[in-house]
Amino acid sequence: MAAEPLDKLEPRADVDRALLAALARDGRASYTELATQVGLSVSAVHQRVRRLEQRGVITGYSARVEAKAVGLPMVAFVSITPIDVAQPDDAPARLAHLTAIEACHSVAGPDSYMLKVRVASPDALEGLLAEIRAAANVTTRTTVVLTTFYEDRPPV
Amino acid sequence: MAAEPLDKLEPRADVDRALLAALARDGRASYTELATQVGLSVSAVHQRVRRLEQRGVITGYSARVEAKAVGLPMVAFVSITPIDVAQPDDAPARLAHLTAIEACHSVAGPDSYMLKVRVASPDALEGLLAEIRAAANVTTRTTVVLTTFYEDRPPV
DNA sequence: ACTGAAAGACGTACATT
DNA sequence: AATGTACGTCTTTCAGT
Repeated sequence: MAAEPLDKLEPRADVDRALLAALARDGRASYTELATQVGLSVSAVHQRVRRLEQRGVITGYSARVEAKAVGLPMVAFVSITPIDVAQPDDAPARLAHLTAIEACHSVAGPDSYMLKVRVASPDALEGLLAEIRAAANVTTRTTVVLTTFYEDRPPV
Repeated sequence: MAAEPLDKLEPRADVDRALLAALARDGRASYTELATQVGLSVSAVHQRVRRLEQRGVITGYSARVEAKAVGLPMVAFVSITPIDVAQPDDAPARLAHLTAIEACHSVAGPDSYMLKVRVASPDALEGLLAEIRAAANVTTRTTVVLTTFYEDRPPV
């Protein structure tokens, strides 16, 4: 599904933005609650949320899980660069099975990709870096996170 | 709330992990669905999820919003370093009002903080960088994201 | 597009084991 | 801790505006 800018397609984008903001804050908010917040009927809200889902503006709902509480207190950013420029560069696919990798972006600049990883300990990070280098034939440059002040603030 | 490792506190952490994984995938899953998946009664599942929430393992629920669809197709990582070492270093608080900043971490290495930002355009990025430098009295080093292969994969 | 109403599904609390 | 029941609320659909 296309997922084009709200402003282009929706005549009353303000209501949709309010719904998105409310659902970003509380993904389990009831339609009754949402209806009260935006001043529409439950049916109207339900219809708009369904449309946001179908258009791919809302791609799903998630529980926010505290990583520390599941034994993954350590975060790092890993910049990677292919060693052999001749080889096909399919690092994202080669790394996808490593569940410690939370995010994978290709980037402009001297490095090819930026990974965000979440591990249990420095030892686990060391092991993960070895796995990354082996799986993708890359060099790594790692920046360890000391404190996370905020993270995943919603885009609305 | 404390939020300590599951393994330490829960005798049947496997069930809780399954619940966390299910709720990370679908934060609106009904207790009936969850009960079927883990093979317990609705009441038992409800009780366990409530406990995960109260212990701070689940910190809330969110709609996943497609940033492109709300007019923010561009992502960048911004490393920042204070200009004046004598001044108090409260950059995270000074930057918190900039909603384009999705995440703010302090990091080890030559830079002090790593920000993840989400903007509408290169122009918007340029403006944001000026705001960041002015608000926090820092220099910036920006890495533009070209493609996001995956992002926000759940830690369970 | 929004409203209101009706039917069934779900969330929640409580008594029981 | 887990279960089953019971009640109130919510989701979902549909006819009407």
